[in-house]
Amino acid sequence: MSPLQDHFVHVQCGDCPIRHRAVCARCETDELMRLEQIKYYRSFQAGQTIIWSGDRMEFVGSVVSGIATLTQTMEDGRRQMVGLLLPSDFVGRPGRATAAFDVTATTDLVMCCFRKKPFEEMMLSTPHIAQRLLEMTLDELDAAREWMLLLGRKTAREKIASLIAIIARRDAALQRKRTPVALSVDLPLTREEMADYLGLTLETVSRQISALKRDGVISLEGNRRVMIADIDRLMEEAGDDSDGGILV
Amino acid sequence: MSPLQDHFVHVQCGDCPIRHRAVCARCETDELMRLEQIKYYRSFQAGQTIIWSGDRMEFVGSVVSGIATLTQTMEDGRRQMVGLLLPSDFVGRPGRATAAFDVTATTDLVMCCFRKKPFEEMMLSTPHIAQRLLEMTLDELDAAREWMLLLGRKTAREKIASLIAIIARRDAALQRKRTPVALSVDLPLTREEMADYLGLTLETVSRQISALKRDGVISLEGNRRVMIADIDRLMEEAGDDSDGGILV
DNA sequence: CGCTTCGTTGACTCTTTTCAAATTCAGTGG
DNA sequence: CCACTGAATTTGAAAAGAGTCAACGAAGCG
Repeated sequence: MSPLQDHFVHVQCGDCPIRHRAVCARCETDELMRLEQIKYYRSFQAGQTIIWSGDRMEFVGSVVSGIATLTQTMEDGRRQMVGLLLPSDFVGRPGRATAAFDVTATTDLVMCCFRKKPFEEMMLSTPHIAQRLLEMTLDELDAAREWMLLLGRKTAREKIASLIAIIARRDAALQRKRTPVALSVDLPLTREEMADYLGLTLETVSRQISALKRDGVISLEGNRRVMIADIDRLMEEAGDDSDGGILV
Repeated sequence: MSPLQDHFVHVQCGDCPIRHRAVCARCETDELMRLEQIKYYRSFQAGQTIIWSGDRMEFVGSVVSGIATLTQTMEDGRRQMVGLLLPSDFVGRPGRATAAFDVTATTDLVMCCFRKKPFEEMMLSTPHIAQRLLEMTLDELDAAREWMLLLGRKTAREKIASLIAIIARRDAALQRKRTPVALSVDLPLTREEMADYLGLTLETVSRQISALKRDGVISLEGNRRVMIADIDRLMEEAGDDSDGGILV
């Protein structure tokens, strides 16, 4: 279909931007060489669905660039985002035949893919991969549990403040900047996607963003860029007891 | 303190009721023997806190009998359950020094514990343990994501119906009964604990249970035992598209 | 320039929460 | 066995927060 569907040039793992955070992070040179042989790149356009829930999973892989979401939809159309995948995040579930959630590219996106079978075999022979995957999965589980607190107990205002803080933290982590957190953050999501992340309607998202702006906690530069006026205030509004401690 | 604090008699792993579901499920006889040497039992009374969020984690382990919860609490007291641990479920996070959530026994409970350090070392030398732990963690992550849909998008009535269905499924799984699902289920939680699970208040929980009863979807036998009048109806009320398919 | 998508705002509705009181239940000691 | 006590649960009435429906404005694109 689109030119973006075509496979990308093959990048050497050593030069890969996510080399030290992805599932391959702990691999030695020789292990990397074996991965190199079974990997391939795939690109997706913004809006394109990567995997449908219920589909047979042919591959697993890592997000190299761009952003993807994991979502669940009820028959009547209510939708909840259950994962936000940034570069280095892993997609797929070794040991399961079909996908449990929809995976969608929300921006143009490049994935480093492995056919599922060879990857599973390699996991058995390469403890470094399984170890790293376990570590990443445990981290995701912790993140999911924080997210559950947000969904179950936070007010709309706290949800918005939390989302901004989460995104600020995550992309500070990605850029390996240990700076307390950027003063301005790009929201990679539409209002509707934020609503799906937060368990709100898009109208409520819009209203609460306006309210935080009105109250001087943030300011906007266009619709997508948020300037964080007062980071401590934002953390306070987010209602997290874990103080503004940096990162993941 | 209490007599229950004392260590239990040492049960042979071969006779352990959770032998085939817990983190040791894939272990061979010799691997089991090594686990046997480092394990010890601990008992907790109903209501007792097993681990406080932020505490140094000295041990990890499996729930052998009884029920525990993972919860998060905000400064102002709002509380969200983020894990419900039944027999065979794993407690603790290898590779992390401090606990991220409170773990509490909601019934009298027995755990099979391993000091964290020896267990971590054993994970490195015993792929079967790491493999099983990865599998269990991925399952928990999937469960957490279903839970997120519940918290973010379901109505109070759907939440209650879902909870009853989830508990029915989980203890059918535990008893290895492949029967479609018991006709009656014991709710191992108080109304308040259910509320913390579902992101509701206890009053709303009570009201919705009454409503389901009034509408003939369930009936109660005492406060804790639910008779499921019509399982298909219950699944429908729960709003899950995944049809009443059995188990985990 | 018109079209479509995205975002904001307003008015009103409705579900769930909050606050308060009544009721049931389980365990204790008489 | 029964009355008593405190915890758990149910129920009611009022309030609040978020949702729904609808209109309007802004930005990107052919």
